[in-house]
Amino acid sequence: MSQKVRVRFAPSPTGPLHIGGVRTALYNFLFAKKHNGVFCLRIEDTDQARYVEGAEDYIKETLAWLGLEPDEGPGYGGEFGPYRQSERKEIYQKYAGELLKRGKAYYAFDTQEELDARRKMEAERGNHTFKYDAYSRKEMKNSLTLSDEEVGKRIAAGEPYVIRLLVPENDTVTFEDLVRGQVTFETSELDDKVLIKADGMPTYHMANIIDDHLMEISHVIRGEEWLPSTGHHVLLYKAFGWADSIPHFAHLPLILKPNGKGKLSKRDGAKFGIPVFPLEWNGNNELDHFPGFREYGFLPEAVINFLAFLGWNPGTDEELFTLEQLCEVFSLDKIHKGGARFDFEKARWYNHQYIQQTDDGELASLIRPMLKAHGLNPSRDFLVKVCGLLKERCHLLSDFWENGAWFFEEVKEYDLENVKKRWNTELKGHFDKLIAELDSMQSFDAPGLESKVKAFINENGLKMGQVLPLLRIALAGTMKGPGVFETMEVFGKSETLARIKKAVALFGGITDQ
RNA sequence: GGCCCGUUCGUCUAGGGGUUAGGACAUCACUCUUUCAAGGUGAAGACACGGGUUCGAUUCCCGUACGGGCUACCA
Repeated sequence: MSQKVRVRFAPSPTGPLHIGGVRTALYNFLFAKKHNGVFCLRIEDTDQARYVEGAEDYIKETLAWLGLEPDEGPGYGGEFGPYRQSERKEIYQKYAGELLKRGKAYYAFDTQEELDARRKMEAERGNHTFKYDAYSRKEMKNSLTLSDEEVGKRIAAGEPYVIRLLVPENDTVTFEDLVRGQVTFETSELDDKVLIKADGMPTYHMANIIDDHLMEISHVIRGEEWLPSTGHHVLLYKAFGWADSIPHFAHLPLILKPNGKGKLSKRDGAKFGIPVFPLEWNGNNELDHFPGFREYGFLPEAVINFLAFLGWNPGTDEELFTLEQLCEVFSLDKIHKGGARFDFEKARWYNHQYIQQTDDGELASLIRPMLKAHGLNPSRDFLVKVCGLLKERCHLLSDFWENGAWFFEEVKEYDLENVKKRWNTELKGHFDKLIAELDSMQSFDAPGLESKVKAFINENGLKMGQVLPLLRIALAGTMKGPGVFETMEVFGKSETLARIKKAVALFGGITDQ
């Protein structure tokens, strides 16, 4: 690639960043890094009606959490700013004037109401849906049908107008998509897109082309929903006389709902019980509140890895890649063409893998806020050890609490069904004796405990199954969990004995009933 | 409706004119084990359909079906 690689992630700040958008950001980032290029963030806030306070910060926070820091963008520096489209209004106006002068665009005075009425009428006739195009523009109110004098008068009078692209008749637009190959559109199918809205702001199509050109974007990597309007975009580049520097396009497959019916959307989070946003979002009202991958207990590394493989793969059997490794192996030609369903189980599996790879100390730090929320504040040393014992059975960070709350607070509920099955009064004496023996131990480490308890079982003619399960329930309340001896070691002698004594007393009461 | 894009195990996918169609998740079995996991071993499981082209098509071409996207003064 002789040309300097410059890519951009251009979200619209209309709410929390969708997970599909995050993947687009990731692919842009990976492509930039792979080719020693530049990754820009551009905020596409041309629609003031849909603008949402806090959305831009949310986007930046997401990129920071995932390690996808932009090289250029609002607040990140760069020579091509401003990077917020709302701050570039004059630029678009200037270029719109240029297009008008070249005869590639025209003024249109049809109001929204008039257009709606026209569409409705056409629909009722059962004909094709109305398009503002080469045929219909001849009967609309615009600078093509009105005299120059009339147009001048209307503008001078302050009548609202839009500027539309004059799509050439009977032409063919073709471009090479890096993912899909050649894509072709007939201009007769394309409508005269609005370029500048009545409020003076540009539409996506206008702002996008000008900014990509001015910011010297080499590759446009975006979602498949943009494929149908790419014909207009190519037309625009040509209208500006920028045909020689049209960027390369790569349209990404969509991320579909878990059931495959349509693209993943905001509401699917609650519907399927899955996260669809990277981070928690708190909007203005109670309904506008969503947890994110982070709040579900995902590690950023896992989210990156999972997302990278949704629609792409390196062509080998390896599936675990760090961001750095992805930067090296990523390539656009390995992007799959078909949409990919969101598979939450796979996401959980990735997270499980990364939890295993994370060291116990770091896990302890990640877990602590959750414990604090429960009013608990265990010692660092204890917490680190517990993380070590628990991590191989945790898929999400929240599982540390789900599976191991009993480590941090007293047992809330004993598995009485199993106690009833296993406990008998005869065992009481054995347990009292065992408690005394444990109490006499000098050190309290897992191997020592294991040989001690096993010897005790043998000496007293007992079986492992008679003692160990009850010991486990005494300590944890449940049959599930890490090794009994490791657990005892982590608890230490006094806590271990306290728990066993309390449980033994309780078990006696149960079977007496 | 129109336009554009797509279609390999349930899911994510590899592959590509001649393969026992490979891997991963999930599922099941066995194993390990004091439990639950993890690990190990194994099982089951796919080329949407119909025509071509070809000695041969899952692979190339054309249709059909199905799915998705777009069809705003939203992005």
